[in-house]
Amino acid sequence: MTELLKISLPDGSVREMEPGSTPGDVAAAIGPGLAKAAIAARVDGELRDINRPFEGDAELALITSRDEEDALELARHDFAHVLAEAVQSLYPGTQITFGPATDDGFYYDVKAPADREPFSMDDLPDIEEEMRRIIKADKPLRREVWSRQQLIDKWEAEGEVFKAEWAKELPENEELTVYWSGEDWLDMCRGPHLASTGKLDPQAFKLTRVAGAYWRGDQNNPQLTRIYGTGWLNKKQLNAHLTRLEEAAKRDHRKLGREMDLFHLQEEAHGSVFWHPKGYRIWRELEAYMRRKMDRAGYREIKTPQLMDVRQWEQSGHWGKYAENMFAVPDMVPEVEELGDGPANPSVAPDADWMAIKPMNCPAHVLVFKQGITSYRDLPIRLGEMGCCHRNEPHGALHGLMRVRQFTQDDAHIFCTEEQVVEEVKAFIELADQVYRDFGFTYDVKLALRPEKRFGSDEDWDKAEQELRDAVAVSDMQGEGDGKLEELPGEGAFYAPKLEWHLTDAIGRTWQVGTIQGDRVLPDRLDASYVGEDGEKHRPVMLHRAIFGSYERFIGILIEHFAGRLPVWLAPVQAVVATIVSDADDYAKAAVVKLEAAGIRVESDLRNEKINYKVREHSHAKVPHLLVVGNREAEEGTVAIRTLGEKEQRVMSLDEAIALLKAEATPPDLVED
RNA sequence: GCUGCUGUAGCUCAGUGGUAGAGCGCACCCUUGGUAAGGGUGAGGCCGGGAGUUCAAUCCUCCCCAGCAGCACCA
Repeated sequence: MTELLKISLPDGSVREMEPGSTPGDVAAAIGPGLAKAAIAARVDGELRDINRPFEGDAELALITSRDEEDALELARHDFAHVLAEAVQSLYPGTQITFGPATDDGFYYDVKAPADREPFSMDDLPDIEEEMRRIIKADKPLRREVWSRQQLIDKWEAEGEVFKAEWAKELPENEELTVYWSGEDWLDMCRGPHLASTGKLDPQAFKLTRVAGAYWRGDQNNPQLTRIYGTGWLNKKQLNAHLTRLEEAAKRDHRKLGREMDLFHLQEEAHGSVFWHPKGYRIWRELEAYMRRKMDRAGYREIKTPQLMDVRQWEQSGHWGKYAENMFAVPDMVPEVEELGDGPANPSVAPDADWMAIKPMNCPAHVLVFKQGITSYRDLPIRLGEMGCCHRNEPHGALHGLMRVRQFTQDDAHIFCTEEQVVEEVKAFIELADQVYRDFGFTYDVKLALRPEKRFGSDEDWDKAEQELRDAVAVSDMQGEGDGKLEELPGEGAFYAPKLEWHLTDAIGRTWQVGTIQGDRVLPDRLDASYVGEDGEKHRPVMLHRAIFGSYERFIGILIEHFAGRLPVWLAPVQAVVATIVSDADDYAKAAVVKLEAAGIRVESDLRNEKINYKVREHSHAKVPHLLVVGNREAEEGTVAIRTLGEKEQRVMSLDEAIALLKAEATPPDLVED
């Protein structure tokens, strides 16, 4: 008589199963509904096939499509296999390599047969069709343990040089597995997989594009074709994803920035923004808002140099570590060789002194702190700066306003005693909460912990990390997401752990913007100190912090979050007075004068165009309120207000309209309850 | 920085080995029209930069630059 296996379930119950039974058998024993719904299993924490037998007593959690994260991962991995099978079935002689799941789908790297062009977009419809055929055939996906030699022989026999190369590098002793799809195709794979191809929804995936990729990511290796797809659990999810992509494309800040005449970029200054009057208006409103917030929170604003001698950057540690991202400038007049009308050839003497444009503000803030002698009575000292920084980012990383080479941070550094850290971080957490809520964002806070390469002692890191945890615990946050503090091991800066604010925008994307970091390294390197109660010198803790992150990026996020329809207080043009007939011109002009006097950013549109045309144009320009005036309004002293996004107009007196606009144009921090 | 793709009028894009076209926008004329495109006429381009092949290059080849997508990166 064999001994039964003890399988414990998440609810604490234990089931006794025959040896050789599988998670699927457990599901069936619990009930037919679950047997049908279970698609995979977590056995002792490891995600496994539903039909893989237990190897002993185990803790079991059954996975259904409700466990979305696991289910998606499995489905995408399966889609990748089906993709590879489909390609080989359609184009015999194609070699397969690897095919993992991605954030929204899957890809597979393949090499087309020698007698064929690499695969292109044109091949995708055929491949999709073949994939649907394989899914509909509901081929069982069966796990089998093979020896390494067996794998090598199989791949070599089939001319799969990439797979064979990989198999040869697999460890000798580990259990190596293949997955059969039906009886006629298999791939080397660690698994797990769904029970059969039919578990996939044939309407829940779409092949999206092809790209070149090198074998094992090395450009000295042969080039493969990577076929990308997006994959989901059902058609509804797929459609939602495709709609989200379309919606995101419509909101693209680069497109809206051009259409709304906010800014432009051009190659002569790539990575730096040319702000147009309307775009800079948004900037100025944000800046004024942030100044009010910081003034009230006890910060004092400073302005520090763009250029500092490289020796200063050597001392701070940046020149050694991050020089490749910094712009350096010779501290001399370059020799210029005149070449007629042609280009001048500047040259720099070999003994030139070098200066660097600041990539961050912190060292300069320490230098301000260090002027004179600071008493513990003066702490905390909060130094803020709208700090314009330059970083020479990898060119492939540049992206509209989101990743630029010149940007301005809403930066500040708080110098305080160790005892004051938690209190200061708490105050910052609450300040950030107010700000993000004013813009209608929810957010998650994450804690990035010490990286492998770091400065400072482990004791200091223990302290710094715990301070941030403690501050979060005692803070009052209302705009937050699920309220859990996620910790990210290894993601901190080399000098400090950081709290990061990840905003969620109107269509569910997340953006990292704000941060606060508890730094004990830089004050030490730059020898910052204060005189304590004991009359001795002490090191202050330096808190680096920002809420918008950078104005460029934050404006980019706002444009996409609001799809260009900025709240009235931020809108570059808050209202346009548009005439229906030229007889109303004088009335319109008078209305504009009154609106301007009330502080409204208003323009007039007296052009000889039909009102339909004007409505359309100003709607496209995302002007929040259109004040339409014709003979009737001019006689009655009224305006017909058409608000962006609404079909109906409202007629009211000009004075009422001004009061309404004034109220809406008030920044959220100035609204009196 | 890596891979692929792209670069033609202010914008969105056609097109061709013999120096170019549309729609929108812009200017002017007609039209004074009541809530998302009224009509007409016209101006506007070193076809990203450089080199090569060619009788001839916006088009073919090579190099560079920038943009886009992905990757890597983001102190």
